[in-house]
Parts: sequence; C-alpha cells; structure tokens
Amino acid sequence: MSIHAKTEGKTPLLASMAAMESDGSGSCPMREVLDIIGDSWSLLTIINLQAGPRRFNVLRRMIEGISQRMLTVTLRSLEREGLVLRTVKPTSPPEVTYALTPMGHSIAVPIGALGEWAVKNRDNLRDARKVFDAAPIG
Amino acid sequence: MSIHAKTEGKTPLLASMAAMESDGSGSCPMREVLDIIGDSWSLLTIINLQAGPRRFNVLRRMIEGISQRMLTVTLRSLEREGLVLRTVKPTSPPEVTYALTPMGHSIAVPIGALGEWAVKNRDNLRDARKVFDAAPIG
DNA sequence: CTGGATCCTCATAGATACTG
DNA sequence: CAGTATCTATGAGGATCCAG
Repeated sequence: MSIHAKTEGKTPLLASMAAMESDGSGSCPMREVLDIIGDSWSLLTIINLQAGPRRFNVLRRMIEGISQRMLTVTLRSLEREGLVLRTVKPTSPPEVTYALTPMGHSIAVPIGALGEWAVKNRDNLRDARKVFDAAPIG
Repeated sequence: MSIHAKTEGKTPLLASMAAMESDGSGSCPMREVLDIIGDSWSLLTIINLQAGPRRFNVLRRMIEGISQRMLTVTLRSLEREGLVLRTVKPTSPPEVTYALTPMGHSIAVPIGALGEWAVKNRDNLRDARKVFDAAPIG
C-alpha cells in the first residue's frame, strides 16, 4: 500500500479502487485506514510521536531501520492526512519538530490496541507459526 | 529492536515495548502487527471473515479487486499465523471453507476499532488532505 | 471449484550524494 | 540539522496456464 500522498503514487489497482470509492459514499472504511497505516513506517512513527513532539533526527534514531528518505516521506504523508503537525523554527541550525495533532492522538488509541493485542498474542502467534511450518503438507 | 523510548513515553504500549526489549525478545510488537496486517489484503480478508466462514470464491468476490493468487497467498499467511482456519471437504467438487480462529476474532476487535475511527474521521481526513494539497508548497 | 506454479512488470524502498 | 534529488534492486502483485 502506497503511502504517497497523491493518487499517482498508488498502484493502478488501488488507484482505481480509490476512484470507485470517491463517489462519496465510501463503503469500506478499511481501505481508508490502509491508506494511512498500511505501510511499514506510519504505525511506528505515530506510536513514537505519541510520547511527545520529536525532532527529525531524534525520530529517525527512535525508529530503527528507517531511512532518512522514508522518514521524510512518511512524515509528509501523515502531515497531509492531518495526523502530524510540522513546526519549523527558523533558527540556525534549523529546528523542525513533529507532533501528533489531536486527530493523530485519536488514531493512536486504536493503534495502541493493536499493539497490545500483539503483546498478548505474541506467544500464540509464534506457536501457530511453528505448528504450521512443522506440518507435513504445509 | 528498537524503540529507544527512554520510557519517557508514558504510554502503556511503549512501556510494553520497553519491557519486551529487556526480556531479550528483541522485537517490537508493532513490527509483529505489521507483519500481519501490514499488507494490502489481510485486513480486508479478516474483516470479511468476521461475518462468518466463507468459501474461496465467495471471499474473492467479497474482497473487490483481489486477485486469485493474492487471496491464496493472504489466506495461507493468515492460516500460518493462526488467525484463519482452512477446512477442506473432500467432496467433488472440493469445498474449501475459511473461518477465523478465536485469535482471528480477537484481532478483529482492534481492527474494527480502527475501522470505526476511519468512519468517524473520514471528513476530517478528506479535509486535511484538501488543505494540504491546496497549500503553496504542497 | 480450489488453488499451485510461472513469468513478468512496475512501483517502491533504500542507499548514496548533494544542499540550505 | 533537515531535508532533496537520483538511481537501482527488490519483490509485491497481476496474468496465465495447469492440476486435483
């Protein structure tokens, strides 16, 4: 799932689905959610911002494995969705801070629920995978 | 891995993450969640199965836009995670039914919360995007 | 009907280098 | 520090054919 803001960034299929749904009714909210959190980094970024505003490189260090470009792209996307607020202090060196908006904090709640689910079911998941992988046929 | 949140974050989730880190597991729960629902189709598949067991082609028709291969792959993945149960009736023609396991149903809850969030914030999101796209620099 | 296997493509992640 | 620009390899995903 693309996190690029513009529809041009989406796969043709997703673009067409978006077109289908843009008739206003928007039957399936899941597609909307997926546009936001369906990529690898948005969830992590939101969760990490939940603790408070962070500067670019601080955030980058918090989210292990994210590249500079991906953080930029992700933050831009979240900013576009109105989930993140970008604040620039025109000092030198420049100081750019990212913070969750109220809407950003509100989506952090269900996301957190998902995280808690993962914590609770961690062992079960691991177990299920092991069982499945050990199965004769697969 | 990862989130070096310094526990300054007061959020329970980050606390859990930190706790998990210290027990040597080394993996952030959000990464686990992402492995499950981070792809385009798992969320939709789970939601569509929440209503009850479904056969392959029924499911395929429910999830608009999914290809045969992607549905197969997605279901296999979910089955491996222990979220979906695959049942084969050796009739002719064969009848294969997919159903959520208890764990599958349990993850459907937070996922549903996300969906509700999307419904509530649909207009805000649309609005934010419009504002952002209208901005001078964009 | 249910899906496995193959091939192919195009978008996207990420590395690298550069700028203000 | 906080990005932008560019390039490329990877792999997700679609199309198609095959099989039980």
